[in-house]
Amino acid sequence: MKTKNRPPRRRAPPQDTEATPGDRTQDRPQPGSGPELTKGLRSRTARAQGARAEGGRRRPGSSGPGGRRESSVQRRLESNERERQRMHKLNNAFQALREVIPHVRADKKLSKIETLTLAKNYIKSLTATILTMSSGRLPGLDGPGPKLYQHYQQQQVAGGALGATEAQPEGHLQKYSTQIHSFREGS
DNA sequence: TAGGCCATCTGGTCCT
DNA sequence: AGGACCAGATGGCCTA
Repeated sequence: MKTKNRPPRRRAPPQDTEATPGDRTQDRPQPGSGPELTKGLRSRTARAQGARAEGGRRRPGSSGPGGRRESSVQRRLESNERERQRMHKLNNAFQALREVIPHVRADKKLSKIETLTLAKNYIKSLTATILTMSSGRLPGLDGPGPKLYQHYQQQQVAGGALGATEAQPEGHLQKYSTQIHSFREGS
């Protein structure tokens, strides 16, 4: 994996909604099915593809020769702004997550997929550690340890996530450790 | 230069 | 009805 410590980028200033710079819709295949199909019959993705195929990101002709109505453009811009804010919040959450996941190279910013993957395995390793410790200290019938452990094992089996390495609590820790190192190596 | 990652735009769908 | 959510498209930046 490559190192990426770039300053936050700002994309080109918001374009007007009617202009279509870089629009390659003409290169894309024509729709095989139109939007007239009922929504229950097509998957979300298929519907989106159909819509896109007929105009891609934008529909140049959708507003007639004079372009979209001003109110429509205004609504779109507001929607864009909300979406931007939503993504910013999502990125803030990613950043917060990065800050609580221990990893080897603190100077290297984890990508989103790395963050999620590491977090998942970190949680697993912590869970395994807790279970190991609690089952050791609470051998009695009334303690939460055994129940917790049983529940955990059921979850693992139900999720089909019980690989050879993960069958034992130490497996999670090992996997997490391996992953940290692979990220460090820049894979 | 190719490929990875990302921000943004966009239209469709879901939810309140 | 309006906002949130989602996923595809697009283009910019960066590194190997």
